Amino acid sequence: MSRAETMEKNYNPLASEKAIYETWESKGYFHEEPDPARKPFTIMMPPPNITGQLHLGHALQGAVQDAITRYKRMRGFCTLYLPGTDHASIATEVRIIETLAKEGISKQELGREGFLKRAWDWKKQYGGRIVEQLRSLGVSCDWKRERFTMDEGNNAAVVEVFNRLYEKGLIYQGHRIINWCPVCKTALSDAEVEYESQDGHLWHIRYPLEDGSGEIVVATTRPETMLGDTAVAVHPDDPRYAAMVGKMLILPLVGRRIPVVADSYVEMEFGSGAVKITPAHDPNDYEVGQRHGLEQITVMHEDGTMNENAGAYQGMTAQACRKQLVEDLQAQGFLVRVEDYAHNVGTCYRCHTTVEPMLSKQWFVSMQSLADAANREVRAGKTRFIPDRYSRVYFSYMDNIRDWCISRQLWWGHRIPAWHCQDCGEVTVSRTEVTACPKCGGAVRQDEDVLDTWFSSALWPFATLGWPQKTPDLDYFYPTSLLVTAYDIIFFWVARMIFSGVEQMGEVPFPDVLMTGIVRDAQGRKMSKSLGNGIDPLEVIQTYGADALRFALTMGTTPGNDMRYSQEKIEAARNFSNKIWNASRFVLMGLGDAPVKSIDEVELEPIDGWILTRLGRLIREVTDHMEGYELGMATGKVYDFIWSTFCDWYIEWAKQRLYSDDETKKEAVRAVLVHVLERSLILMHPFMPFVTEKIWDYIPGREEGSLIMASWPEDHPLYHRDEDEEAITAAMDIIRAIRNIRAEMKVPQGKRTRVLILPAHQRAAQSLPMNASAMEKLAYAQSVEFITDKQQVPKGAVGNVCDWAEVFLPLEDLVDIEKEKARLGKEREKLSGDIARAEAKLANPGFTGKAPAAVVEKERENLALNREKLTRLDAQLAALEG
RNA sequence: GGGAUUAUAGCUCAGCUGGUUAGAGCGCUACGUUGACAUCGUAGAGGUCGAUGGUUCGAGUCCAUUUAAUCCCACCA
Repeated sequence: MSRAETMEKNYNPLASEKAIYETWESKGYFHEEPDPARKPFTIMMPPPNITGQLHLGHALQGAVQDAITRYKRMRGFCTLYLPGTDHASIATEVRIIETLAKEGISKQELGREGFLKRAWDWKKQYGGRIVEQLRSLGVSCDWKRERFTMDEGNNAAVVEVFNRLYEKGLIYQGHRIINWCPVCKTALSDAEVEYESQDGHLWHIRYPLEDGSGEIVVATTRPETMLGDTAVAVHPDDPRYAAMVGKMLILPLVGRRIPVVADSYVEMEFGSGAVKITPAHDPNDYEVGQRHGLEQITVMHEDGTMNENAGAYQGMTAQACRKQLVEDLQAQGFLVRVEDYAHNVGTCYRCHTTVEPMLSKQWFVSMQSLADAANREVRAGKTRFIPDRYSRVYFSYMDNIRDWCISRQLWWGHRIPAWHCQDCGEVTVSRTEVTACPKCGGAVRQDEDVLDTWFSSALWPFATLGWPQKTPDLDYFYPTSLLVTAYDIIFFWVARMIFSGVEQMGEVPFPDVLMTGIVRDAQGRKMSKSLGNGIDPLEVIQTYGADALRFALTMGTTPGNDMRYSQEKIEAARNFSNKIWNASRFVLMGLGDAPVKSIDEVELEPIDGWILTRLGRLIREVTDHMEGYELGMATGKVYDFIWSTFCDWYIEWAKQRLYSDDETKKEAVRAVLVHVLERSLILMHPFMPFVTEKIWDYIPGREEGSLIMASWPEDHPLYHRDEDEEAITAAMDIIRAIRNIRAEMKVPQGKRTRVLILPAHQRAAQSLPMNASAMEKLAYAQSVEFITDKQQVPKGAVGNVCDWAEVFLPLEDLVDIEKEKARLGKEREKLSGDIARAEAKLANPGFTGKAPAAVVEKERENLALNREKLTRLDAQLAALEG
């Protein structure tokens, strides 16, 4: 019994995947050392957060990255697919605080040290979990080089970059309006604020002039900020207020004297045309305040409660303050009216609390020069976005870049390498621990804040290779070859990696950025916890296998476009993996004991030439698509070849020879079957690594090697020699013939009938009879007989014509003659329509003169064929009449 | 306000640099236990490619306008 006999009837992914993955890994196939003899191919895995579990987005990206990595590996590149995880500063800290809250502990109670201990425990637990989940996907990444954004090497890189930027004056501390999350109690960068439309109100408030000569009505969506007002601004050209500019107003409830200033920032058309100015709590007001030298009065604490500057409202939350303040305004007659107003409110991207713009001292990266340098490289084509439209997203961000607020009032993250002198206030930024103030020798303490989590992510492409050390890895694998990531992360990550790479390494970190879309549910909705429509990739893998999941996520997709995940897709993918399995099982079970010969050593038949030609074409197409990262096209082509060409036609055809007693024929067909199967498996391997590897193991002579390390097939001239052309054409004639006969069989397939064939020309008369038995089988005929004269056709036989012959089926009483006539008539109508269209086209001098010769020639040939066909069809119709 | 994407068979989507009767999967109809597979096979019905206008010998495929949906950015208090 051959080993193939032991293959189960249906492929069972669960039983194989884990063991296959362990074999790959233990044999070291995922690991490469720098090899000067070969070209490197490097992909850095976007490190998943240690807060999460694997979701379909990871699965999609893993499938894409791994498919490309496996392809490149088989093409002979020295591949590195480097995995890792991200500490995800704020996201993780939020989650840990939540967990602590359940235990009734606060972050402060635990203290910094205790908190960090909890965080590292968390990292160990959840970081480990997501790594295991990635493994189950089958990604061939180099776990020996696995990294973490807060491991020793990355810490060193972060400190180095911070110091370098500081030394160049590109990192500074500034007192600025920043986005403050009152729940996370930290500053956020602009990119970390998400705007959402909220229904609110517009309060119109009366501000009287000090001299009693009148008043100005201002409108606000945040009345509580009026406690920090230090001016009212109007447009310089606004005639309504021209006389008031320079005068003083009395701030209601507070009694502070504030000036009326003129500033072109104000839109005359909006509201009353007058704006209250709160420099400490609004970015625009801050700008106005700067221009007019206004005082900045902060009225809120960092936790969102009102501070001592809020007078009577001190201690209240912002919401409570707003309510009380509006009541007071109302009572004292300052409130003119309230209207409903929908406006956009900034929220924290982690906890979705409304952020408060606040004046605060934070660390910033000065972006302009960094962005300029990066943009020069990208504009010069050093980095290409796929699809190209995403370069616009990149540029729209980078061309309007603002300084990056990098300090976070959190504990989990890279602590800012700056020390403050407690005596003289000197700030020392250093690569090493500072113990005393270098200026006055006073005691120092390290800055309490940590860095934006994206600060370290930005260094990922080179920090993971050992930078700032000059390592062989860095030298060989940098710049990386490709970045695969989702389009929603361009600002956070892609742009920052690019400018960091350009600044620190002197070149862009990757030439290509392949954007993936978002995986949505079957209804096209985003998957989210609140909707409960998330799909757990692990459950899918448990049920259908990782191959099916990966295939479902790549088949028929386009780079950068969103896709929907559905039950139907995963089932179709699973069915396909089973199809491959069974096709292979069939091929392998039919091999016998003799060693399989190479296709060069056997006698090929026309149909062999046909399948080998198709295979050659497939290899070229798939290779092209892989090179262009068109994975959806590549999978589609392989799918179609394996199922519709190889299985449906070649294997069915092969059975004739396989079951014959002719050993020469048997060894020929076995050679071709194995040849095509092996190459199909290789082409499929990047997308369905497990099932293909599993099958590979059953192929005689392949037991020792692993498919993952096989060479990508080259197209071979043998597959399309000129002398094969005739044979291939003949094979295609036969296929067309069989299709015709099948279509003709309107009767139940069980009732077999004779098939009479009258070849239309010499070529057909020669090639067709050779394959009579295959035709008989494939056309479900009782027999296939060749005739030389129409006289031999029995009366009442129905017929059909195709390019190469006329086919007659003596069905007599089995078919309704009238229906048959109608069908042929319909066919005739269509045919004459085609002929008329072609004639008109060829009569058009514009077409014959301007179109490429090949196109015109093809049109002519077709017309000739169709005319001939029409003649024969007419004859058949006439016969039916008689 | 700016920018982008999508609109192709009942559903989900392909269709690259324009070239004959526009493809696939699922679903649907009819038939089929043919010595790999019912997670299967055979045949079939079903779109003229959102709308309008243009470029071209020729457009789903390029241009303009337009309609609808979605997304991103900015943000006027």
